[in-house]
Amino acid sequence: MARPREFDPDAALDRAMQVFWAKGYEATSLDDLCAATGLSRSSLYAAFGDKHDLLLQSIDLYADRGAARFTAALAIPPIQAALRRVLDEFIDQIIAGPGRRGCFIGNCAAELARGDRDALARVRRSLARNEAIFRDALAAAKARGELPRSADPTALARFLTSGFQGLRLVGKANPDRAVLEDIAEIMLRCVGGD
Amino acid sequence: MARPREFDPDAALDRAMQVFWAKGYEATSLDDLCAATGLSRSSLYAAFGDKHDLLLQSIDLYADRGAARFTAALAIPPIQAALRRVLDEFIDQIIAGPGRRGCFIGNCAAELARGDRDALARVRRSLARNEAIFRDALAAAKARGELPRSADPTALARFLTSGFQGLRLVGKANPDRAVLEDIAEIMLRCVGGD
DNA sequence: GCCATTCTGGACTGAATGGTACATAATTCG
DNA sequence: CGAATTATGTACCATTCAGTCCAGAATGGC
Repeated sequence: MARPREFDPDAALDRAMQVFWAKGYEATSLDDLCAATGLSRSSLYAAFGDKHDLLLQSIDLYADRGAARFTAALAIPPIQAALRRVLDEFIDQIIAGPGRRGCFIGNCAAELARGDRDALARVRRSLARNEAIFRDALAAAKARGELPRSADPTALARFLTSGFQGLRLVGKANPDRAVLEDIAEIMLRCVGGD
Repeated sequence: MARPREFDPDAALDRAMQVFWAKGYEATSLDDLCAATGLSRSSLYAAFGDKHDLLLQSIDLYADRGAARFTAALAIPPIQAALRRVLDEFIDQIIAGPGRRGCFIGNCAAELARGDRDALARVRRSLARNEAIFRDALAAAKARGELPRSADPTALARFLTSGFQGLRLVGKANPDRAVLEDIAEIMLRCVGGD
């Protein structure tokens, strides 16, 4: 070994991810990434590969964090209250959070799903993982008697995965609390009722 | 007047819109637009203004078409059957349609909502218009007794607007009919029940 | 202290970008 | 027919882009 790194790769990846999240892949330039991370091109390339590699790692970072947050939030029963907490948290984030970023996974799905096979695979994996987290939590809740016997955890998990994406996309375009709470309210009723 | 246009502006705008829809704004180059429309740069600029102007006109075209389709499809009661028809149509389009384009409005919301005020305004207007179409159709259905007295057409319309965006976004990333039908099924149940 | 190795900054490159200029072609009106 | 006007195609421009290169700096091993 010789000269050691002068920066923290985890922190740098986090910064890079924030830029991709806020601006999108195409609209993010290498200069943006250098400025956000404080690194030079050389260091960026040596540590993370090219721009596309950096994107893939950013997606993974975001997906891992999101999955961990979902898992933790849904671990505390009852499921209805847990879901409401998660929905409220997202709504607060949309209203008060730093400007209109939406869901990074959703953004990538919208921007890249067509041509970028690698990014698409990560996006799908993240959505599938979230769906699985929902499904497990719903199945556990059903076993505890919190859901009707007719409830289908798989279908409900798919519905929630889609519903959250819709909520965050609509919220990105129109961050209006009343609108988002209407949506969340009906989503919750869907899960519990029937 | 002097030399007349050699092309049909409506057809050219339609072609341009398809490119923006498929590739996104940033990833679409002027050469792409010229190739798709068959026009030279001069003609494009003379007829539509610059790239950004062309985007705005593309959004309007897409939004108008979508609103007309929604209006027509929801005009035939009962509302449940009408919504199912629309959902099935979208699902068929996602599964069989030309490659993973998603909803152009949703794509624009994801890609541009942050920095592009003009595009954002069009996106919001389109979402609001669709919401109004849903609301009117739901209110009419409620008046016909097809929905419970407790049904809130405004909230349901917002839910559907968001739900459709979620469905199409998830479908873009993962065009799996079983998944999409699970989602659609629960959306429908939400509107009818409770 | 010195060499090998790794990291860092900035200059550089070739390609692609959005947009413009201009010469030419086609049409209408007098 | 001829002048005025509009449309078209192409060459062109400055800028920006992702990615490379290299000289120099900083460290560890000996």
